[in-house]
Amino acid sequence: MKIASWNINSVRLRAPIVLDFLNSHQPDVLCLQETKTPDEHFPHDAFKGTPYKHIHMHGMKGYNGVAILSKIPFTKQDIHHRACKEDCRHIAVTLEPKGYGKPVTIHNLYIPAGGDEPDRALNEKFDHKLNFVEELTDWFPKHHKKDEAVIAVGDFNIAPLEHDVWSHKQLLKVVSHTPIEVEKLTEMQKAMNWIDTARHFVPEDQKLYSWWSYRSKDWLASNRGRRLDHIWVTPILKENLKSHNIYTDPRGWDRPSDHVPIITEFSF
DNA sequence: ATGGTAGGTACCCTA
Repeated sequence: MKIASWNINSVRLRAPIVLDFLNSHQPDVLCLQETKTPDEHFPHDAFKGTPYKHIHMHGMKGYNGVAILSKIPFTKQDIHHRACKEDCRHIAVTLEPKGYGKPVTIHNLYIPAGGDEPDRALNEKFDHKLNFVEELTDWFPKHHKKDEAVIAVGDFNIAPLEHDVWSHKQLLKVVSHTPIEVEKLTEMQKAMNWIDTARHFVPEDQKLYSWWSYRSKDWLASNRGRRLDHIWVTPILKENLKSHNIYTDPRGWDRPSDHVPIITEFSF
């Protein structure tokens, strides 16, 4: 089974490149963030005639929005509201992959970006971001047993490790890589003993990015990226991990998202 | 230290 995650920054505008990616890589499940559309305007037509018959989503006008497209039917689907808002940032599905024999629950998360000022007293958005992560730290252990097969994916908007950003030193005061955010994300990770599947395969001293700003003149040449997108699994799935890949090509396509898709592959 | 780009929406917000 292959699970993909991609912050698409408008699924209506970029449905054609989503389709290209699905055709090329054939993930069983694709989790999208920043779909930026109410459910009634989701571009269903683009995915007609594909194997992705099962779609769960929660969207709103203009901002945020998450969706899960799947070849495998869902046995359960949920919408979660976080940090006292109903802003379409967390959905989940449960499915039963062939060859595994147990249900697997997949959480699709779009953690708030957090604005520019990394001070929760001065910046409401930063406070909301930290509250959101704190709530997840508390919520996951209460709603899943430690031996359950659970996957958490999405745009976490935090690059936790030194080599998850182009310059650790220059980004210490930049939202996405500040010590307080890293601390909060690490607490969330410890609460379920989540395995960061990218770093399961790639040593921590190697640079890994999944996002490049729209504002840089030449994203590829300057390569000032950050690893904001993650696929985490509970320890029971560790023995089934087969690969993790970051697909940078779509960043160079016409009218790209500023994030690129990632895929974790399992042995079942 | 500053401002740079993109998308959705409605003349500005969020990233």
